[in-house]
Amino acid sequence: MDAVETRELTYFVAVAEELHFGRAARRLGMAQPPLSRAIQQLERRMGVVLLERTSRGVTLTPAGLVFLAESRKALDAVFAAVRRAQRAGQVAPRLMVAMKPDGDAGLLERIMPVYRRGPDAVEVEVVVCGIGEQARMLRDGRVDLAFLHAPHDDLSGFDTELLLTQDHVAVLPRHHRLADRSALVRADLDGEPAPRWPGLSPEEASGPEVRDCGQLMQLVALGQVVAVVPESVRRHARADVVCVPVLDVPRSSVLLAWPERTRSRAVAAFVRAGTEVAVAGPVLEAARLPGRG
Amino acid sequence: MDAVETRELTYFVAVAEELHFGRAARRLGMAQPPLSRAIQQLERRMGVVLLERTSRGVTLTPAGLVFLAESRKALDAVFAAVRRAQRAGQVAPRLMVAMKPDGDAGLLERIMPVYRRGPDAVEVEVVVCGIGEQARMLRDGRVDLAFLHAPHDDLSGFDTELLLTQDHVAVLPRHHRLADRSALVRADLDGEPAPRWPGLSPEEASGPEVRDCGQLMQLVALGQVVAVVPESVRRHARADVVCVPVLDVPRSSVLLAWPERTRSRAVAAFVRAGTEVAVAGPVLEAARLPGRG
DNA sequence: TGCGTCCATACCCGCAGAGTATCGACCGAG
DNA sequence: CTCGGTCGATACTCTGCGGGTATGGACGCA
Repeated sequence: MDAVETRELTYFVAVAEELHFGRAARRLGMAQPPLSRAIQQLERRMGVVLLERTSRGVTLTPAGLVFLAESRKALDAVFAAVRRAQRAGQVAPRLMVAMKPDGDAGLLERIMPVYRRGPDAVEVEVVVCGIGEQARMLRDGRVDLAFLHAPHDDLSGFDTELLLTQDHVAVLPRHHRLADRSALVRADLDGEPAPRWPGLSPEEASGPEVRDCGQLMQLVALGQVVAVVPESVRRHARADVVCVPVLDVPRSSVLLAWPERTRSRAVAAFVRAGTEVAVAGPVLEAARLPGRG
Repeated sequence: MDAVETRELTYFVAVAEELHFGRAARRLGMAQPPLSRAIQQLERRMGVVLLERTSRGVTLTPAGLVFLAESRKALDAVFAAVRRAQRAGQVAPRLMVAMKPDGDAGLLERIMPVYRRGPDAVEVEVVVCGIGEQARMLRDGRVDLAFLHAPHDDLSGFDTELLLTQDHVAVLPRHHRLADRSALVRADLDGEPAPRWPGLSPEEASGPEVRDCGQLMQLVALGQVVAVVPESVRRHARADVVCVPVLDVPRSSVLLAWPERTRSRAVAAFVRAGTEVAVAGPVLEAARLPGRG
């Protein structure tokens, strides 16, 4: 049983995601027959049936489901290998840091000067990516470091350092019926229009789509939406909105994450700067990292 | 920049490990010229110089060093994808568990009946592998679960559950000069012939090679060797050897490890059985998992 | 200077991967 | 029940790439 090629993994992932050979082939920029044959051959060599073909489409077998998840991981690892080597080969390697908009809770501007003072500092490039995209970028090697969020992000495969843990507040229009309460619980906000954050599963898709804090504040001020956000977002509050603590939302954490077994001095220095800022944090206290349960 | 194939990664790893195109080609079962071309092409497509060729051999550039480590990870991930899918496709999937000889500290025979009693139990196959091989087998998908050892093994990429933490004892011939001491420190054993464990870096290669506890006890009894081992090895002590605590050896832990994000009920059930046995352990106490620092 | 080592280049070949055309199974409409 | 539409599989062809052999060119050493 000789090796499976990444090309084959790519093919399989396409078919498994589309559940349709024709569409998958189109997505891959190839014709359908060679794709069918490639998958058949893959199954034959692996000795496992990955797909159940009916004449009306395709479904995944249990083994296929496992193979889909594992193939994605493997492809990420391959791309990561290439990207990391490419970046290591640059004459002036940069430290790439991923974060979603406002995902650093305002810490980055305090971390940067501390980091730059250190001896291992290199040029830092901040990649502001879509919500929930940070982990992916870390996994496939496009960035060295990311601001992630517990308990939202999947931290597996990463080493992490907790920067801060925070409570949540509701952002309300100044004249909202709840605006002068000193605290709320989630139930108080039942029926209020909640924003949809792109990338997040559209659980409570009652309101308009929101991409960053500025936009959010705008919409809140207009009475279009009411949002529950980490208290660090208070920094963006305008005069025409108010923030009221919400007591029964689990606290969330901001943490720095990087691939396990990383040996880069630049990454280590940045993390050190991050922790220095975190413990020195005047407003928000640091706490111990939650377990991985 | 289209995808890098696993074949290319295999080629590169071979060359990077051999630091010699000819030998690498022989190892890969191919001729040298196509290998040279393949690596050249890889470098051209990646836009990175991975190898420094002198007419007297090959050295790795910094980017090449990064790419070697990342390529190994990626290849492991690809093999893991195949193996896990193959095992998921079997009619009667087995739970594969890796351990080195005596690596379970005697826990396995107590875990098995507890596990089998549970509803999610499947057939268990124990793979007794070389020392230090367990983590590799877990990473490349040949096993679902492994007994690993802190602080010896690299736990990154795994979830773990601590089973027990133990002190160490010196195993001495019955009539050894130190045999009637109630405790020792490492310095007491300076100059004594220590066994070489295959797979471990041959740090103190003064003595003969030893593969398992039976062999060790034999050699100790013959006065060929003196060993410092975890106290669980006492189980194998014969009448003609004695075990004396060594006080200044850091305690070591036995833990169960499995790939992160595993969702297998069989794995979960085995881990649960493991922890039940661990907390019930009559002789050896459980302790909290040490940090990953 | 001549020889041995080692990687690169030149050139050739066969097969695997990709394309086109078509088949066969299934489903739903009428 | 038949016909058309939808899908995946099969048959056949061809081209490009991965791999082979022979050889060149750079370097170190005696």
